[in-house]
Amino acid sequence: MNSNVIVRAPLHVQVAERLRLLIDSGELAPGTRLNENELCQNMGVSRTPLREAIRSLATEGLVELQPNRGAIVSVVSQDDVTEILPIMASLEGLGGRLAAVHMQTDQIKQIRQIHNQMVTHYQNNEVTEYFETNRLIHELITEGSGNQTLVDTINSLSAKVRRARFSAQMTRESWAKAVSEHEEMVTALEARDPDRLEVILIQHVETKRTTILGSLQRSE
Amino acid sequence: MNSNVIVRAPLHVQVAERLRLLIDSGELAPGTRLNENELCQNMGVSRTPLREAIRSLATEGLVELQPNRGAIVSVVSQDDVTEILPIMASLEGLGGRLAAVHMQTDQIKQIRQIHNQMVTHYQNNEVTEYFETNRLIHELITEGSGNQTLVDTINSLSAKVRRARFSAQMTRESWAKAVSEHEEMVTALEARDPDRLEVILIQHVETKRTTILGSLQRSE
DNA sequence: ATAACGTATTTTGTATGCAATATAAACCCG
DNA sequence: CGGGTTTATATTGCATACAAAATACGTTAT
Repeated sequence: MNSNVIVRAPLHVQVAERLRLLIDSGELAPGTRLNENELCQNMGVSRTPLREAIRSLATEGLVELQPNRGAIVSVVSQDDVTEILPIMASLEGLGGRLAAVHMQTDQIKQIRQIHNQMVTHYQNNEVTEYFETNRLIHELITEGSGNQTLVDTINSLSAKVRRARFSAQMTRESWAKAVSEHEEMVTALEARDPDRLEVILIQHVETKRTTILGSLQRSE
Repeated sequence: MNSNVIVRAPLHVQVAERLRLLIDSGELAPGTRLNENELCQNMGVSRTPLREAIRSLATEGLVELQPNRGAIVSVVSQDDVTEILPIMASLEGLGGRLAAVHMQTDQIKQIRQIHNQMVTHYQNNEVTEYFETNRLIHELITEGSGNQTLVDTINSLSAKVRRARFSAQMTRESWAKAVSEHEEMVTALEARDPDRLEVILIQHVETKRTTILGSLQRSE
């Protein structure tokens, strides 16, 4: 009786993960055609699991299927982002409201710590580290809702917005605003004030929206 | 130059649609194992497109993959529904808020008509027709938001709740409440009052939640 | 030179075949 | 007769092979 069974994930799942990574990192840029033979050779798998993976990514919305012409990495347009952000706002707001009630006190303390780190990164102008801690805080709050479906839904939307990669184009002003909103967020969380936290989170996404649209304006 | 090209959907897409129908109708009940050979013979296709379709449904969450053991129709638990409903509330609320601003006046008139039909079905105790018109109204309002991502997100969540099929267990009382809330909904829409419509929609889903949980209690 | 046509090549879509894993059945031994 | 082991069968996973469609290319005619 051996319970140390090695359950390696099916190939198509591994391939899907790898593709997701390639798309997320920008190595496969939006609009790129996915050539099956090429990818097969590259990954050392046959076309069957590769195609199954591509179908999965298609239902996730990461790639777009063109009948008889294969798949391309889906392009996230400005309109898409404009559609997604209000939804994220609602959902993050809901997540916060639930988190304010459900989270353990020590979890909230942990968020305060990470928040302090984030502020330091802001002061030191460490952009990458700032975004990473920022993302982590949002993730922890959402997870603090205790609602896994909510987490999944937000993640899938968030992935698309992130893929548009505007974030780097933050102005000093909007950055400061974002940080001060985060301060309010953590305070509301510590006070376990669901209504307040919800309002702040919704406002926070609104700030993000103007930032993104602003940077889109400038880059046109 | 012939523009009347017949673009028949790829097989795996057709198969996915058919499977979705079978699952939605309950013909493939939750927990059922999907036997590939059986389904292939049934549908007259080979295993390749069938498997691709199954992978798609898996990422949609309609089926669950069990490595080396195929796929089963995913079961929607009470916990799942408890998780999903608050999300639906937020999203339908958002949809209503946007619809109150974006919808054309004649579209609102159409909703009023359908609403009147729904009330008639309620009075005549025509359950099936009631649910159908009810669903249609919610769908039209959501679509009236003009936010396709929102529509898709709500639909995918809604499908899961519907699959749990509790709805038939409505009490006379909760049914009456639902109808009166619908009356308020249409009124708020005609008044183009986004805040009010949002509140009503959120409240409406809350009513649904208690109805469902109530019927779950009784059926245990 | 360029536009249009037809052919060659590439690429995707589907079917089939083989290997690996899981399930079911038969068998043996206590 | 029952528990456990072996053997057989069925089912999934992956790879390959063939068919159909799309793209690329070259040729011809204007």
